[in-house]
Amino acid sequence: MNAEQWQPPPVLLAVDLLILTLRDSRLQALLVERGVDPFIGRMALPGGFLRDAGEGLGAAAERELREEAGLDAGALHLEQLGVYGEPDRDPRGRVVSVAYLAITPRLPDPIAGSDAAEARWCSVDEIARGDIPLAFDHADILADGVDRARSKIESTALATAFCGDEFTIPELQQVYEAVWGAPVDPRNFYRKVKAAAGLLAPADTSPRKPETGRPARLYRAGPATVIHPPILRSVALA
Amino acid sequence: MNAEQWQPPPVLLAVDLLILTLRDSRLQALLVERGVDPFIGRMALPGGFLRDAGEGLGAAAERELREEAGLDAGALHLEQLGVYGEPDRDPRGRVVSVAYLAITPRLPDPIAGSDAAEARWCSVDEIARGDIPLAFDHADILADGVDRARSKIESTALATAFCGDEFTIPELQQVYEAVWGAPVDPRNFYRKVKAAAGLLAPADTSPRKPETGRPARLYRAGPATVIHPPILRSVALA
DNA sequence: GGAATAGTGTCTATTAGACACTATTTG
DNA sequence: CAAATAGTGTCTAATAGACACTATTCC
Repeated sequence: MNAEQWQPPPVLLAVDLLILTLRDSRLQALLVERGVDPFIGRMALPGGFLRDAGEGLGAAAERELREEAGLDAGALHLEQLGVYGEPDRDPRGRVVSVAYLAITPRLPDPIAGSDAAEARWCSVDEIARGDIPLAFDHADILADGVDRARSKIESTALATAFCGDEFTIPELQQVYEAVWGAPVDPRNFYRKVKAAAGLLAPADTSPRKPETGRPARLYRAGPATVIHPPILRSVALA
Repeated sequence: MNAEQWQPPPVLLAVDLLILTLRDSRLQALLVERGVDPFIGRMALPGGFLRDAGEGLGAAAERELREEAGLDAGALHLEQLGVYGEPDRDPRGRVVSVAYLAITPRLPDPIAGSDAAEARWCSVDEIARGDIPLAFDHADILADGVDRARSKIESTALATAFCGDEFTIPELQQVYEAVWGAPVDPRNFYRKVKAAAGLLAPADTSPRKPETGRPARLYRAGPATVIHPPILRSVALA
């Protein structure tokens, strides 16, 4: 700010994606195996550098989502999580990463159109436990993103982003149980979701037939983004 | 990701600060008048470019806090708000800004050691109303930051960051009223803050004497960062 | 005592959690 | 019918908001 000809240092900007979904009733994240040098062979969040100086951050996130996971950004929830830019996080030099959180419904197993050497879904608990070490500071990003999801489903319609277009109340309950990692009473859950104004809208399709038991009514996401009253966890946060 | 010699485009990284405080029982933000070319003469959030490639983002925020506002980062609350990096936000080229939210207690009026041409406190409501146009996308940053503060004081001890080292319950109530922009019943507020475990700790100093009325007991911030049960706004969000 | 602000108690409508019960499907 | 899952109702303890009251200071 003082020298006449001083120029700010340029940095490289990356975008990393924490893509969460529900599989086998567990919260899982998409990881790719790194095929190039820093942390080669390690699992990491999908992501990459900004393509060119004219690309917007959100646009870059959508592009990576398409390239690395074969997912269409228009169909899923995508929000910025934060910036991770400590000077020593990348051995190649000064790389600042903008992390995005994406939520997607259950998908067919093979990830189509994937750029990366190998992409697979991993349980968030296993990663948090340290069973699957991640490259860079991606474990921090994952922890922050899971925290964000855990708290946002209390007061927003975020949980519906884990479900398909049409879903049942027990399915939605599974989302809450998987994200919170705690059981939920179905009777009280019922009352709460129906009390939350604008969370649910009736679907026009007729219920799917299960193998056994009474078929559940189908709903679709309602118009609300924030819900009131909120659906609070019974147990206090750890 | 395909061409052998492709290099990611470098970008310039800026750090912008939304510094909030309470003055005249109103929520106010520190603004500086821009002395250089893009948006010259307009009010903007204090901030600047990363000094060198080895400077951490948090460190840059602390440095700007010191240089532009004369504030010591150790003494106040500082958290990352988000990244603002649309390609067209700065006419000079590709500048990505990391926004930080800082909360500080009431300060003596003249901002010491300020780098900027002119720094002054402005009411957040006036800015939001558009009475004071801001440079770049700083109005967005301000709106996001105020939203963040409004919701975080419900479930964290953030409100105490607006108070001095020792404060009274009525002072803390003023913080809630100013941040929410809505009156709060003092009797119920009392009950709530005292029920919130770890929010308050008794101060050892004796109460200050007001000009009139009974002196209020002094407290200091307790050990809790998240508070339970939360102190919720009565009225629903707009 | 009167004015002003701090702090406590109480009453009531609402809510959250626990859990019994009824409903609808398949076999 | 039994088994399985969906959905409703009810009881009770805790809570939130409204507001009356008591306490402590200065004049």
